[in-house]
Formats: sequence, structure tokens, C-alpha cells
Amino acid sequence: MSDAIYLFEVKNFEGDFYYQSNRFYMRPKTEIVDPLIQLKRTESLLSMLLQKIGYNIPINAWVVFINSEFTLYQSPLDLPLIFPTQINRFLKQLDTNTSKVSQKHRALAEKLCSLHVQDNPYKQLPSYEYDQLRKGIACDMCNGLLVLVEGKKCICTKCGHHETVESAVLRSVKEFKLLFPNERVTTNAIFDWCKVVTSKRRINRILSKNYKIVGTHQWAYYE
DNA sequence: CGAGCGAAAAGACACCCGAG
DNA sequence: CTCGGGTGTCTTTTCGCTCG
Repeated sequence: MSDAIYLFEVKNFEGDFYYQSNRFYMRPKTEIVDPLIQLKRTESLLSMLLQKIGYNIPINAWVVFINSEFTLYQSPLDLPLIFPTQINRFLKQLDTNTSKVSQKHRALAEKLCSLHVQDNPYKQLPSYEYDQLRKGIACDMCNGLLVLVEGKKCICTKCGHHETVESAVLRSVKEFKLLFPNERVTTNAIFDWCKVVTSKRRINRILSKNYKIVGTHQWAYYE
């Protein structure tokens, strides 16, 4: 028991689910990806990785359902599933089986951490240029670029959502920083980016209230 | 190398508007 | 109505850049 890796596929499914002929369904009758298939795949990948880096350790793989509103009907008894009502007992059981952490364990842990992939190589960002993008403030609720400024409020003409101008502008600043990490946040940049706020002085005051100014005059920017 | 330019921050002040 | 904070306008301040 002491020399095994416990692998958990944690699911936050909520609602009623059932197994039928080795397939996993959500009620009413929508087939969804069987977490056991996902678990098998992960287990197999981990097993191959361990072999590759020179470890031969058995893997104990489980699917854990953590949402207390989760129910699974017709669950076969022999599947590696842990239900919300079993988590506490499972953890206690684990506690009784603990072993000393040796240098070997630490080395493996460090090795695994060093192999951790920070940037998902499959992410594909579309290319974009500032000039191509529509300017304006996106609604916090529906994400439409249909927000108008009326007095001290920003109002979405599509869904009617209200927000203060300040928080709407600050959201836009965050977007701007995410999309253009190399561009400096300046009054003019945000004024142009938000578009619907008609006063530069207003943008300037919101920025100076919420960010630290660096530099002075026409060379100033906020961070 | 230095004078002057220019752009934007920010202070001053009156005003507006909504909450209580 | 009163109060206070946000807003628009006007103005001053200031410093890197440009050009001779």
C-alpha cells in the first residue's frame, strides 16, 4: 500500500446520472463522456510517464464526485468511484495507510513538478491588431459591446444591466492589459479603448484613483 | 548643447445630481 | 433641502524631445 500513487479524477457533476450498458448518462437521457474513460486515459499516460522517468510504482486511480447534489443510479459495485457520502471515510482510510515519506518520494515529487507544463501548447490565440478591434465597453452580464454611459451609470442596451462607470472602465482596463500586455495604460489609450466615455478627464481621474502613476505629463502611464 | 515646444497630469472651481 | 462626491472646463505646471 505504501508504495503506490493515488490518482484522483475529481468531478463536480450536479444532478442525477446513471449507468446503462457501460455508458454514462445525465438525466434526462443525455450521454456524456464517461469519467472512467478519462480516468483510464490519465492513468495510462501517468503510467507511461513514470516508466519513462524510471519509476515503477503502481497507480491507484479513482473518480471522485465531490458535489453533494450528485446522485448516480445503477452504479456497478466494482467501479473505482467515490461518492460524496464516502469521501470522509475514504480519507480516514487513507490516513491509516500512510507511510513515511522517503527521499525517493521527494525526488519523484520534484521530478513531476519540474515536468509540469505551465503553458498549454494546444492553446491557439487568434491574431489581432488594435485597429481591427471594435472599441467600447463590454457588458458585464451579456458581453455585448452595447453599453452606453448615462450619468454615473453604464447601461447595456441589450440586457439592461447597470454598472458604475468606474467599475466598467476598470474592467475594460483589465481587458486592455490582457490583450495588449506590451502597451502602456495611459489616459489616451483607455479613452480610445472605452470610446463610450466621452471625457478624458473622467478616464484620467478613474485611472489615477485606481492605479499608480509612473512618470509625469505626456510620458505618464499607469500600472 | 540648450532653448523652446508641446502634451498631458492635475489643481481650482463651479456645477450637477442623487441619497437621506 | 442639504450634503458630498463626481464631473466639465479652464488653467497651470512641468519635463522629454526636437531642432538649430
